[in-house]
Formats: sequence, C-alpha cells, structure tokens
Amino acid sequence: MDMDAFFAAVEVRRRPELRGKPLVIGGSGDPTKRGVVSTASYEARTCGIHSAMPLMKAYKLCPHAVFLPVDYREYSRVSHIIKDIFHEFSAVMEDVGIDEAFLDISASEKSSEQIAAEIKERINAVTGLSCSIGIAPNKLLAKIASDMQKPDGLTIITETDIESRIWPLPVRKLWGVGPKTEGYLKQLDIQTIGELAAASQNQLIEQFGNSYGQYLYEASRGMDDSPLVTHWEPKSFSRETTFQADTDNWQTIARSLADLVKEVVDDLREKGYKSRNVTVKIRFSDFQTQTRTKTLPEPADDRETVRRAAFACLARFELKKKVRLVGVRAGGLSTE
DNA sequence: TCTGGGGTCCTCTTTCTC
DNA sequence: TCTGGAGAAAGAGGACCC
Repeated sequence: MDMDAFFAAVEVRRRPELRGKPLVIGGSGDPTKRGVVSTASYEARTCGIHSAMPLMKAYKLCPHAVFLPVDYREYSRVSHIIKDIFHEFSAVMEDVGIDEAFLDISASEKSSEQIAAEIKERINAVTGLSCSIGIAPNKLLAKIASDMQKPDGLTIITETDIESRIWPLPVRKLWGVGPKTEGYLKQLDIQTIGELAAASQNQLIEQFGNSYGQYLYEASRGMDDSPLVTHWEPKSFSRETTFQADTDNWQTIARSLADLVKEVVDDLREKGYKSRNVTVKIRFSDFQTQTRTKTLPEPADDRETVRRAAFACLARFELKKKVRLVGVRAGGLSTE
C-alpha cells in the first residue's frame, strides 16, 4: 500500500480550499530558498514538477503553484492512524517509511481483492485520503503493482503475469535500481526489466558484483523471498543542515555543528541508546561530500563527549572550499 | 544553475591484532 | 628478530530508499 501524493493530500485535508490547485510541499515552503520538492500534487505534476526537484526550479515551471513547508508532525500523526487501520487486517505488517507498508494477508480467509477494497474504504472513511494497493506473491512484485495504477489503484500481479506485465517496464521500476544503475544498464543496451532478465547470471555478477548482480538476476524474474520485517532497531541517528548560502566562516560551521550535536544527543537519550562512533559530514560548494569518523573508547550519550568527538572530526577536514552542508551522525548504537 | 534530510546497506582500503 | 598472513575492525565513499 502506498498513499497517493501523501503530503499534499494531508495538506488538502486540513485546508480544503487547496483542492484542485497545483500544490508543492518541500523545504521551508519558500521557493526562493534552498530545498527540494518532497511531494507535488497531481495538478502540479502536470507542469512537470516531481519529487527531489529543486524548489527554485519548480517555481520556474509553475509560479502560480501553492508552496508549503513540510510538516512531518502532522503527516506522521495521520500515518499512525493509517498503520493502525492496517493492523486491523493483519498482525504482520512492515512499515516502509511514512506513507507505505507491506501487509502479509496470506493467512486471511477473505480474498485479497476483498481485503484491499476494505482497506481502501476504511482509510478513506477515517482520513478522507486515497491510496494505491498492489497484491502479489512477494514484496518486490507487490511494490511494483502498487505503482501501476496510481492514484486510487488496485493491481493484482501473479507469477504468470511477469512476462506480459513486468518485463515491458523500464528497469527503473525495480526496487534498488536508481539513476546510476539505470545508466550502467543503458550502456549495456538494457532498458526494460525483460531485457535485464535476458542477461546471464554471470554477466550481471561480473558487471555488478556478487550481491547486487545476484539480486538483479532474481529481481528481473520477479523472484523475492525476503520476509516482512515487523520489528527493527535503529542503527544510527543523524542531523544535517544545508546553509542558505555557502560559507567559509568557521564560526558559522562550528555553531551549526554544535546545534546538530545537541539534537542528535537528544535523540540518543530520548530513544535510550548510546553511540560508539561519531561521524561528521561536510559537503562543499562543488557538491563533493566528505566524512570523518571518530570511534569512542566506550559508548556515550552525553553532549560533551559527542561534541568533543565531532569537533575532533571537524578539525581533520581541509576547509579550502566553501561549505554547503554540515552534518553529524551517531552510529554503533547499543542500549545498555 | 540547481541538486533536502533521515536513514540503510554494500564495497573497498587501511589499520590493528594475533 | 624479522616477515608474512589471515581476519576483524575501523574508516571512507557511494547508491539507494522514502
């Protein structure tokens, strides 16, 4: 299940006068400032606006669109309501971010279409929002199916449909194939999932390594036996910020880093974790990104220790170019 | 000219330890 | 004492996801 234009739909829900207008949710909501599009309403998409596009570019494409800031608290509140509805249908649910989830309904006596229809109806009755559902024998295919008839779709894919309905799709539709891999594959003259499936296992492993090559081989055939992950522990907490204008002022960078450390430490303490390694990330004005990591003698969750480690990392960068972004991450988490 | 923020996982290289 | 592995851990970077 995948919510339709989720952030935009939540905004329309609380401000009905926005319905039917091109809506762009992203960054601070100011399209003259740095930021990217998180979600564009379907009206805005007709202008060519899509997720991950710089806000300034979106503004040029559609100056009369309504630009709004991202309000994670509200989206997350609505997300919880939706996830609760899911749990009414099956105890086995995997959360995939704020607006997506997998549900294992293989134990249910009702038909899968029946369940999907009921879920859509319930979500709409409770939240007024629409979603798209894909039903398939595994997560890989269900994910592709959920995207096939957006918005408000219900798509069923079986093993026998793979050749006719999955193979014609572009490789990009496969989970795990991003812009880079799409580019490499294009050089090999592979553009569709079917063409990928025609490549030999050896060729893919040679080209992409053991793990990813094997994955592509199986995924192109619709094979996926990964289980639903119903519980997981976080591996790291991080905060990063992009400056409105690139800076070479050490004070500005240091102050931001100190603020970010505070937030990460607050996360650690709130969630009850200690961290054993601290990483500082710097992105320069040319978009080159570097990281420096310090391992602590023992796990820590106090601001002073994390701050010292972060500044020790910061000292190891050669700050010759202007800095665009600074970030800090606490990893190697333990609960004791 | 532009390219966010919060994550995960994988790969390669270097460093440490036995 | 010198040399050489093997294997683990640490560190850096990159690709991808929502």
